[in-house]
Amino acid sequence: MLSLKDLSYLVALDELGHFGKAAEACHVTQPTLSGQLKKLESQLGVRLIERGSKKVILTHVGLKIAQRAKVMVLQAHEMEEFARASKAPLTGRLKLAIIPSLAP
Amino acid sequence: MLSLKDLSYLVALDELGHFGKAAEACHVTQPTLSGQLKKLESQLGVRLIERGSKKVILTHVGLKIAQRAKVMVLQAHEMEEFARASKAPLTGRLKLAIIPSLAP
DNA sequence: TAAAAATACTCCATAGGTATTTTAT
DNA sequence: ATAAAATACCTATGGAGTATTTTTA
Repeated sequence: MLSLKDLSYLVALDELGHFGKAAEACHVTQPTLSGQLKKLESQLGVRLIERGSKKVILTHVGLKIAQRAKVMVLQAHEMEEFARASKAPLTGRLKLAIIPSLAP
Repeated sequence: MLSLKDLSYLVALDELGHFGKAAEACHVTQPTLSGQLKKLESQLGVRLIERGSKKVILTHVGLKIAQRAKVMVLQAHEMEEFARASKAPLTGRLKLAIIPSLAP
């Protein structure tokens, strides 16, 4: 099954255009990111990255997949945020109450 | 990071209302599904399943999360489908040609 | 030749399984 | 009493790291 983590690697590569930088941004090493993207390509059965060119560039399908991936990764973050928010419904109010220096 | 597989377990449980059936639908065993959902709850920091009731029922947040999860799992399938379609652009046409019984 | 990506391998964290116990009808 | 979920424990797959070897600009 597709992994959100792998999809986030593709998004990072698309945005940074560099395996090393993308890996750093994802807090993994370059070989790890490289290997997982290779796995993703085989899972989807399509080439995502254009090899043998001067710059790291995604294929046409690669770009489309990256777009969709970006949406899904964002939704995952929103889900986490939603869960966090549902835990502490009074946070907004409390913030006003627990900062003494704000009281006139 | 959240896993699409775990999210699909939650969707299955929501739809089938039964750990065993959900596990079967996901091609895993009941303890595996049970354990992964427990992990998901700890990742999100919220209780997703109402325990100690007569029927398997999701909490309020659990239902909301399951809704979002369903969308994301669907998008993953659409992504796979998109990749498949981009490999064989003539599939649609061919389908009409290879089913003899549909010809009047 | 100097950088960046790909390979080769090693390791270990954890997803998943089997066996069993606990908990609710 | 019985079906279903939780727990305990074990195994093995694969995600991630280090070291090294291609590439290509």
